[in-house]
Amino acid sequence: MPRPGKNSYSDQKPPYSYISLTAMAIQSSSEKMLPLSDIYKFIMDRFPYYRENTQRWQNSLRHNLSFNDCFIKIPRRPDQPGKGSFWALHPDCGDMFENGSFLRRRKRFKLLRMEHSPCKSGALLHSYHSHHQHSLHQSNHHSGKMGHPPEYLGTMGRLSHFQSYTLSSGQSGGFKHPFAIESLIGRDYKGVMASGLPIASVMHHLGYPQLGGMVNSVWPHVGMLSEPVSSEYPPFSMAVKGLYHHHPGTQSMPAVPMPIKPMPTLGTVTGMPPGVAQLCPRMMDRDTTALAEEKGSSLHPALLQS
DNA sequence: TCATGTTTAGGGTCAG
DNA sequence: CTGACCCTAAACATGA
Repeated sequence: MPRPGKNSYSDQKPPYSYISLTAMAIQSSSEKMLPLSDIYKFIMDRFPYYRENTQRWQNSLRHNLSFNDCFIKIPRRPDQPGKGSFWALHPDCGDMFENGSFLRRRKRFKLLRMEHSPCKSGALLHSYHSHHQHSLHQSNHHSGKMGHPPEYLGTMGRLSHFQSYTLSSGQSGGFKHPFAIESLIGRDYKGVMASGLPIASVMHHLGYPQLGGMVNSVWPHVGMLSEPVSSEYPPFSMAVKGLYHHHPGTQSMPAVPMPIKPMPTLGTVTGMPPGVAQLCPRMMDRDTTALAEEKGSSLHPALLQS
């Protein structure tokens, strides 16, 4: 077994999922958002394993970006050249990797869509997103045709004007968030988050119209991520930079406040409207805090390069 | 054309 | 055993 600092982490597959790797990449950026190509680059720079079979893992990674609600797509401003959008982390998925653990998640971060359509229930939508991989393929519930989103997702894709987003921690029912934003802005942004706040901030920074007072809310997610992994891949941790922190001149990207890591204490999440914090999913049950403290919070060597 | 993005599909692992 | 999570492959659409 290779040891850290001695030609380790070379060609062995890192223990991180693509979601983790993507989250690392995004968090490592000063703006907390990256275009797809930069996510690729981050991963390849730090994990030699991923310098091979690029088509395979990049396809998987794209799949994860699209499929997982914890990633949100942020459109480029018209004056920003380049292909594709920026990808950021959903602000409410900060505890997806509780205590900074970038290993397997316990729960998937997902947003519930409460259908207004009388013929399609929110429960179905929940089922679709929770179980689509497991034979919930009552084909009459979706188009079944590749490349064409199911009807209930609306003609514009994942987010239609007729849907409200709710946070889900896996329980049935869900919570219709008062700040569901799509009805306010009528834009087709995937993952317009349940709170609506960060995307509003993003849009503000991107030069889109401000959405009332929502953009002024504060998301005090600041903390350290640390992860006890293995001797092979020691803890990855990263200081989460302050929010609303602009780094002029670094890149042509806008300053975007992307709260990443919530407080480790249950129920103290945040600056969210009352009631929302309680609905925030605790993504992991395992208490890794003690372990993390025990092992310290050194950076993953691969990530020290930046 | 290629990069990007979405969706479906199926198999594996792990925890409850 | 079941459900949640993860990985991979692939079809397809779209835009630069």
